[in-house]
Amino acid sequence: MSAQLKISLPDGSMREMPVGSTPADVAAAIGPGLAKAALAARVDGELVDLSRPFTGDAKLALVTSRDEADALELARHDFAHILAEAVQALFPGTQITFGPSTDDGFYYDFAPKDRQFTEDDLPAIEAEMRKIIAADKPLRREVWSREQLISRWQQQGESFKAEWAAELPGDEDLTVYWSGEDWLDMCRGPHLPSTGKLDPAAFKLTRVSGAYWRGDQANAMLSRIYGTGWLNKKQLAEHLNRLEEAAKRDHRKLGAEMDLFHLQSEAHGSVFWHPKGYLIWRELEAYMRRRLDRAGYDEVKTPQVMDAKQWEQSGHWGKYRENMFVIPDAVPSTEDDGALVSSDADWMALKPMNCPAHILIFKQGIKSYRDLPMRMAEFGCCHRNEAHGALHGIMRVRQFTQDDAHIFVRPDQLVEEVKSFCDLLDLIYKDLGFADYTIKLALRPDQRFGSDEMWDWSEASLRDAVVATGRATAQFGWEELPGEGAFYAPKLEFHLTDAIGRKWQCGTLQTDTVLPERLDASYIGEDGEKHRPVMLHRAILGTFERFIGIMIEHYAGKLPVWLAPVQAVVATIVSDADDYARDVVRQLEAAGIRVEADLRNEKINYKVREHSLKKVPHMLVLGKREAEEGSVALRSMGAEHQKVMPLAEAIALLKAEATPPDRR
RNA sequence: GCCGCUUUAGCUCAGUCGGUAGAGCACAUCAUUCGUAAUGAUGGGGUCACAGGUUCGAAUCCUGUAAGCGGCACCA
Repeated sequence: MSAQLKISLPDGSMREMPVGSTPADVAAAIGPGLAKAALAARVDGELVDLSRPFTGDAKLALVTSRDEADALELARHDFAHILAEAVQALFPGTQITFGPSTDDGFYYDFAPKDRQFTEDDLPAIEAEMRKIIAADKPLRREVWSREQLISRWQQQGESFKAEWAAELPGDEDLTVYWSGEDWLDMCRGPHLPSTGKLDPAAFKLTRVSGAYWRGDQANAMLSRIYGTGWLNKKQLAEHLNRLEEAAKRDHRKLGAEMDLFHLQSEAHGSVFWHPKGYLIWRELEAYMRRRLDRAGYDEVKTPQVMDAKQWEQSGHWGKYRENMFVIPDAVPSTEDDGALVSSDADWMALKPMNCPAHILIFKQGIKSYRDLPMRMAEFGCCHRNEAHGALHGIMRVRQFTQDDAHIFVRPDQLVEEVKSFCDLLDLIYKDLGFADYTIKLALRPDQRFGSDEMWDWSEASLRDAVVATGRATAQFGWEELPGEGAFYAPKLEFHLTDAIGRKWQCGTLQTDTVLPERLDASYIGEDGEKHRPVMLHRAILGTFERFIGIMIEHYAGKLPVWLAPVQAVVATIVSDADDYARDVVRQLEAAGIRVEADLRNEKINYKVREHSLKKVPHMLVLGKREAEEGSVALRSMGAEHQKVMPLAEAIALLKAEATPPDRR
């Protein structure tokens, strides 16, 4: 008797199939169209190869290109394999290592034989990949033992693969995938049935870069090739177009076009804020100051430079010195030859963070448990000598100003304080137009200060607080990141996304018991004894530099009126309207609007174009008609048509829009 | 810091085989007074990132340095 398997399909129907049959057989049984379109299968929810025999009765859903998420994942994974195969065909002796799919494509890391790859190599590799796709090579799964794998990789001189295989579990089925009969990679799968299922016009190799083997700086530098991969040519074109559009929002480009700031090599990693850029900063800072005042913070200002001895005591000199700018505490020599500074000068350092200084303020006088929580805020300018390759526009710089604060709390106040911080951050992010942000909890790293009990407690407090605010959810991308915490404390991280999808940490909150201990901060408890406060390091914007950079990209330069450096331009059509225009400007200025006049002898088309490119939110266009009527033609960014209205009405409208959100 | 690439006028970029630089925009002057995304003419403007080297001769070839860009690692 031949046993039959019961295979149930998504439409509720059931098919009996002989033992040993595969999802591909089911597809063929249903119809030739489906057999051709099927890419893979979900069997009892698990994504598997079409050719993988059923192991028992099962629920089957065939995956076609209409199941876009699964299909893209499969395609990108296959593109990565084909990339590896192509590179080995063109550059014999290149070792393969690892190549996953990414959000928009794939990459593969290679150990090149004699030189790193460059972008000039990409066209030839792409062509070779297309050959492999055109050959429609079947992708066949085989189960191997670990020993088989290791010996195969060793034989082929694939030392990275061999190292990796040696660490795979010995008691599980390990799989390899053959591409045709001549190339294989070890891989968990699943894969498409054959390379010909890929659209040769749906991928593009985009760039090369270095990447460390296993992500560790101590390891070999591999050569990584990135590609973007899709299901068809149209999707690829749309993606490339999105990238092009996103590049137009780049804060570095808009910063120059809108005359907000510049960077130059003599002060690399430090921003030259121009008047218009600094207006955004001032408006943002004023807003933050009002919010913090209302939330019970006390603002302070602390020294930019402190003696190295102080940094030794805080632990930064030992743990953080490579990122610090040090300054000799000496009068430089004015002689032309010889050392500028004598070698026995004492050292001082620019502050890389504000926390020690805030503890020093806390320690002045005696603090009672009644004084806590104490929220000490500072818009603190810090310097960190970052790795040069890390610098990025104004998002990652060497001089930056944090909206920093340290909250000294009793242990019993911790969770409540973290909750109010999360609420304050949420309020501020929404005011600034960021309803979407993600929250991560970075847990204890391997190298750390403090006891396990302390870490258990701090991590649980942060987790509990976020859970209590209802934000430990998928909507907020809630995720715990093992090993990512600071050496002294676990961290809540609040991330925002830039124009091309890169994530940036902005807000942060860390619970620190180490620094109060090292710098001997204490308060007198109800019991009359000294106790250690817990210190919360926290920032909402993170830094003004990064946050303004993110805002520029988020709004594509079209900032909300209250933040726009120039809120309105008064532009004349004919010089006969000049006097009226000057009067309009005066009245707008009196109403507190940041306004500029454009009385140049230029056509109105020219003026409209220029101010539109500068992202000025409102233009008040004045010709003879308006001058006679005392009206204005208001042309607003994003609106299709101008609106003619009495001047008083326009002023009221602009005034309302120019009001910061906390004053509405 | 590591891998790859780039650096020419204020900006965006051309510049072939090595023979001492060119466009558009911007700027200045003049004309034009015009109704919602570029009016026309004329003119000024460059140690070709920096330092060496090869060569009769270097923007161009070679070496080094710096900064920038894309990643990696690190991080707000």
